[in-house]
Amino acid sequence: MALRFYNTLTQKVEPFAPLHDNVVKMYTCGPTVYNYVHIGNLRTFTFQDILRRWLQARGYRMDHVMNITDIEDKIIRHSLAAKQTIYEYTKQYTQAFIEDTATLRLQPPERLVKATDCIDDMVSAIQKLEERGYTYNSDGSVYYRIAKFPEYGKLSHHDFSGSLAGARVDVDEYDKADARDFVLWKAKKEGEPSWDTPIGDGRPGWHIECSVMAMKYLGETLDIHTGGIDLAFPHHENEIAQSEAITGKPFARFWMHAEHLSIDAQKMSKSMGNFFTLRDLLGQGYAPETIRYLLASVPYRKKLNFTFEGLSAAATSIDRLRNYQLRLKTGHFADGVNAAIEERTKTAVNVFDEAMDDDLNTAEALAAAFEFVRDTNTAMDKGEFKAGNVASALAFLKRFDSVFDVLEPTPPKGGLSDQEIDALVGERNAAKKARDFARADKLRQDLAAQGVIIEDTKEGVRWKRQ
RNA sequence: GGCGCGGUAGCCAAGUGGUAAGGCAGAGGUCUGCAAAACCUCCAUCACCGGUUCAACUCCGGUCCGCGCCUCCA
Repeated sequence: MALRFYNTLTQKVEPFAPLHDNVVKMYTCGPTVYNYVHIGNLRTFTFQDILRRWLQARGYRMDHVMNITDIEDKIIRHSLAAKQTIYEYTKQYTQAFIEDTATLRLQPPERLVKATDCIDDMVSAIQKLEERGYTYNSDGSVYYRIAKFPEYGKLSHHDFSGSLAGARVDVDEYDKADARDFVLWKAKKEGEPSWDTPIGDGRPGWHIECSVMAMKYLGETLDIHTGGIDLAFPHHENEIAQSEAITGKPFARFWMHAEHLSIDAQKMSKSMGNFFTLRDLLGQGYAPETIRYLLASVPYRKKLNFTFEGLSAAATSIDRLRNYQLRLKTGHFADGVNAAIEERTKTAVNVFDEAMDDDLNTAEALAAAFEFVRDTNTAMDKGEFKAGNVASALAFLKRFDSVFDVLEPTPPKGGLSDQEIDALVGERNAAKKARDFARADKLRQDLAAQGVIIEDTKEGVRWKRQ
């Protein structure tokens, strides 16, 4: 079956192909840069990375835009508290975001765009909405009038046909005509950053930036719009209301939402304080690949309950795959090709591909990989695996890792070079040959202390970094 | 209350109308100078109650439980 994704809009799994040529126009709601991102945020960004990588594996090119929200209430509050300009304040967390995502091996989007670089575009978008009668003014702010957009709720499947929804919303607090209405442009407040524009002195609301940045760079209809499940309402609903009111065209064809990561079965969030940042976990000694594996191994539409037990399981799983890769690369196999193994390799690749095609079923894709590993390890033990089988097995691992990207260890800072390790391993081999096991074990222990593991196998001596 | 997701072995988790993938952990073996690595064996009847069916974990109805959104939030 062909590539297919679950679409929040239709609540169905649908075949996917981009609208234009071979390029996927994708927009992702990026971070609000007032703090370090936590692993819940990174779960969603990891999903987007897996999505990107699989689309590319399937032969598509990406045109992916991610926004950086660098003007917003919390940013203003925090920067004032830190006695920094918002520019200084957001710059450090934007940089941290770029670093953290790189550490997790997330491919950068083709364009990473700051909201404050698109103020003019937002202003003209709001003017278009004004011209079309979708807005009203109140105390210098501009609001979107939801009553003008009958399709409101079509993404999150809320039914607003009855009385006003949202019993807990205090309408009076906002000077809004309808509890659902949201602000497009906020009137200037003393001491806060603002832009003097034709629609008033003020700053943009949150929702407008995504509509504007998406359409500015990707056109009026996106192939895919992604974000965390919590953004479906109201943020994405509002994006649809804004964008489609301006263009009259569908804003996004596929809406894909990542489920939340929880901790102790509770939602992890900045406001509740029960969160880990990537930096926290790295500080505790976990490798980036381990965290990446854990985040990627649970299919994106399934809640992921974060535990340290899960993290160590992830680390062990990666080891297993790396050991296998090492065996392929360093082992000595008899000449020839085992046709049956070639056939099974082909099958494994097909199962892997089919799992990924099926709405990114990473759990099943991993199962395909592990099943293949066990099968061919057994064949190696029996001597049935031939030198001519190595290439296609490595090719499968390469395909696997083009998506999961966990096989290459993050290089340690400092430490021994490969050459130095080879020399020490050579010394140990000599000692072993001379049956000087005390010296051989000493050398092995010394290397172990530096994070290098030596293994004596049927197929020869090999080493790896921990 | 409305909308949505889920309840499969100790933990994570796939899956399908025909008698339950995979990973981790655990037990026992094989191999081995030792240590690893690897392999083999063992370890669940799928929340509960009805119904449909030759056959349901998988379909239908109901019940219970957990979580999320409905307000800023990945």
